[in-house]
Amino acid sequence: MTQPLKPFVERLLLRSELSREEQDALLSIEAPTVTERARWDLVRPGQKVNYSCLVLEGMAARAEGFAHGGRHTTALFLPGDMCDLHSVPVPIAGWAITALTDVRIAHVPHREIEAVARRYPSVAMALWRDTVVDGSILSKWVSVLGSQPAPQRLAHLLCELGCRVEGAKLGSRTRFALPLTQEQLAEILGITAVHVNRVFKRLRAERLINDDPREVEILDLDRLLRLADFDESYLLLPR
Amino acid sequence: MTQPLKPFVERLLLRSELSREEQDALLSIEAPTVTERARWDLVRPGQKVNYSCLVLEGMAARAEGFAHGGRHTTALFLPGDMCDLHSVPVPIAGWAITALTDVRIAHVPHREIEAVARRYPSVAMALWRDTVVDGSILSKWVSVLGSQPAPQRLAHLLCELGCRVEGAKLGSRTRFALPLTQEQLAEILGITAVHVNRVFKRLRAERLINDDPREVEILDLDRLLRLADFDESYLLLPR
DNA sequence: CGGCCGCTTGAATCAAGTCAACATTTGTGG
DNA sequence: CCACAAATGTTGACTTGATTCAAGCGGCCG
Repeated sequence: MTQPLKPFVERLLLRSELSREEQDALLSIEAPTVTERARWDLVRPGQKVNYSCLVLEGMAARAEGFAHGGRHTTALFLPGDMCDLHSVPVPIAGWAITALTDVRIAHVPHREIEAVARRYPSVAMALWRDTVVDGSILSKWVSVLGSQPAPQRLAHLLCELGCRVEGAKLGSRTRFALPLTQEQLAEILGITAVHVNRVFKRLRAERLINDDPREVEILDLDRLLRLADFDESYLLLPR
Repeated sequence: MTQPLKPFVERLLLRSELSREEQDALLSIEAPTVTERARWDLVRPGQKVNYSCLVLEGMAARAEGFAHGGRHTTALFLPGDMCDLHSVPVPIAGWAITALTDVRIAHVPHREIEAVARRYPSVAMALWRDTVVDGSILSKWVSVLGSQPAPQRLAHLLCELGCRVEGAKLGSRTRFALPLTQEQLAEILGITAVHVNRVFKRLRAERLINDDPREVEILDLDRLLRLADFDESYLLLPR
């Protein structure tokens, strides 16, 4: 009775209503857990997968690769996030899933997820809705990367992470762990690591944030929200 | 017996198997059609919607707005594309849906889509899969906007549109209508209209493309694919 | 026919990238 | 617990891709 899907069901319940029976159907799924070191690829692009990766501890990312070796991160996953629910309807990975820190991951079999979704239409809707939230975040990232300069990009990312961390009850919106290197942040923000450094320096100088090595403190949330033009509604978190 | 959902069902069948009965259930949905002029917002951000917009003719876009008036386009929709299937599980629009050209649109009631999805689990999977494809394109756009300079961005967009146009049987991969202004392309590519112009000029000078006003001809697809580092697998079109 | 919208081009400016050096932290084996 | 190596963070000087501003062109529509 370990219920490895517990954190995921709680994540779903933030945005979907599920009956006790529907929750239990998900919770009864067995999923082996593994631990991996930072930088390890949990899934490689092109790989045929028959399970989805649920983050239990640590931080993971979705990364698109380029022929000439570069990478770009297109999603961040916190504990409770299912990295690649996408692979249930589309079981060939189109991207890499990478451990950004040391992680503990549950491998949840597609067969079981799909069986529960087919049996309980509301579960199917909840999973679909979860995919929509992922798409909503991606759409926002497209607009921010496409139209905003570096300080706004970082500010937006910090606002988003604050909200998501708080929504997942992993910390406060104004103070949370950010265990990423500037190199990793650069791959998210679409700028160089050197520039990440300079932008952090600016936000610090303007007394918007403090960044102790692996933790961020937002000193003036209002101004940071305004700088980022941040409106959290796209995260679909309950009020 | 008009079957407004016909083009959408054909789009679904590119990536999902549906029984005759399942197809008929979708095809029997009635949907009023409307026509709108270019630049009209079919859906405004924050709007509560109880229908999804299916493009029948013309081209539409998803656009994220900024407080200071700017916009960024985060998706393009061709005839047969359902613009905001997202709104079935999440009925508050988080973005605008805009007509890029004059369009004919079917308003498909959520209630009916959801009823069919609840009755037929394979339809639910097909709709979910369609949302995954949208997310897959978004993820690709994030990586291209985040990491690639302007010529590569344009090249990638042209390759993607070629594939999608061909997949939808609306034209050929190397020659298709592109009825967008440079201003509209600028909002997609995350560069200024002036720069769009210069980049087109460069691709023309390198004999990669011809762009008659509202049509593109790809002269050297191989080189364009290589320039864009384009791999069509993310579109999940059948081989 | 005239006005407007979209396209085109040039010159000046600016944000971010590149390259390079150095400082600091982390991690590891002796 | 120290010593060293490797990884990460910091800063400066220079270059470059893209923006901005401005002007002129061309075709389409009322």
